[in-house]
Amino acid sequence: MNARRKFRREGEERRRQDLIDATLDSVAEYGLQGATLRTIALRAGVTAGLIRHYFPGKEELLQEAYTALVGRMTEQAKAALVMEDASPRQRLAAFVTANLNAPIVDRRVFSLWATFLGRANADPALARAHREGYLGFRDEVEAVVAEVLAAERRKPDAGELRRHAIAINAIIDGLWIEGCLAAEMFSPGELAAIGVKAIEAELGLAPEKGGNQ
Amino acid sequence: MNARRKFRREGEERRRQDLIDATLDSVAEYGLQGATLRTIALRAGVTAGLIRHYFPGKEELLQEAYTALVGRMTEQAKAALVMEDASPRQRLAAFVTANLNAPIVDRRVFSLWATFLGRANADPALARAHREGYLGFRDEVEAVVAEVLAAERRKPDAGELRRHAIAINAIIDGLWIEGCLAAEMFSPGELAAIGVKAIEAELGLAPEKGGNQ
DNA sequence: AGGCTATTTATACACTTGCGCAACAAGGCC
DNA sequence: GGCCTTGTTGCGCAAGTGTATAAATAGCCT
Repeated sequence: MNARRKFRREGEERRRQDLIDATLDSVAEYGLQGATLRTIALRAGVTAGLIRHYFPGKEELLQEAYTALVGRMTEQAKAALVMEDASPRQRLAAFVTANLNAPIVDRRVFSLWATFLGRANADPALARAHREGYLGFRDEVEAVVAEVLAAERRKPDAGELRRHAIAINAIIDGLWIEGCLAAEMFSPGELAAIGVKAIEAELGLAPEKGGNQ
Repeated sequence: MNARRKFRREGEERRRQDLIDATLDSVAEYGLQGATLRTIALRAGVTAGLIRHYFPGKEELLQEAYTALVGRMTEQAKAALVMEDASPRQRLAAFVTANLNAPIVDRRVFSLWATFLGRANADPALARAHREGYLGFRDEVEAVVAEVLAAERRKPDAGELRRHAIAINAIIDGLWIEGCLAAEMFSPGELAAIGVKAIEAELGLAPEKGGNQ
């Protein structure tokens, strides 16, 4: 009677990606507790047993999912930096603006970020994954700041540069959180405008006169 | 043979507090998944069944625990504001400094904050608890900023005041996160110094000349 | 001292969880 | 077309979960 369920064989890489995506969806929607193997499998359109065919256990699946998440986030963030024919200051502003708008400002992404980070205390592997992503981000910020200041003919020493990067990183992170948690409290582009202004104040840049370009 | 375990009767308020503390400890250490009734009870020095005597269910226990956490955090933060015989600017600096040092900068507190916030997406009660705490904090910031600017004989309109408060809030939050996640990367007092400087730049305050007081 | 009652323990239960394993069938290969 | 590999299913299991409830006892009242 009970006909066995029909199925398709997918390529290995495709299946793994689907499972990772289903994991992130489940964690975002139900939290780590609700992200059971059965929930994840259901969302991926397979049965729970299959997961063990691709991952040694649930732990490893979660870790790979978090790594993938961090990778996508930093990738998107850095993408805003590749602008040709733009002044350092414009590139910095574009970087900040990109980080303070969709798709980086997003409830789901924030939920994932917070959920995984909450476990970073107990799980060294998660902590390391975060640390690497964070340092990469801050290095990126520091590099752009150095260019901006150089264009202004200012010669900050290493400590000053580091402190600027820390402060700017904090401004972006803090505004990102506010935007993710309460998007409806801000008009479109408002967060980015606040961020750019705050960062230019931090760097002591004179306000832009008139329109850009 | 199996002697029944000895126990002491505690006052109701005391027991509830102990259970809430044990819950926060468990969540911080093992995450929401690992914070089972048995784990919590063990840490509180009672048996699991007792929890149901004080809370309708696990859900309510977690919610009360989160409310207690947020309450303590904002309480500590605001405590730094009650300084008599201090200029608005000194009070603002003290506020920032208090928020960027122990005990507010603390891995455990951050872990709890992130863990609960990760579930705010799915749990409206948690989301509301956070929203209220956040808005209270920002109002506090806005009030101090207004005083500081008034002392400088500046008359910001409501929108400008709001944007300053948003930016300053972001700076504090962002630096708080950096400090919690990587305390060993900063020398003592460094985060607070960076924060105060960044905020004074945001408000366009001239740097302090010479030593304070 | 002795009982009363609410706090606390202990045990049971239905359910879910991650994992192991054998059967099955999809799709490439000869 | 038939076979063989292996991706995939389906089911079972032991451990652990939150909840329910009965039995015990600590500590106050008289």
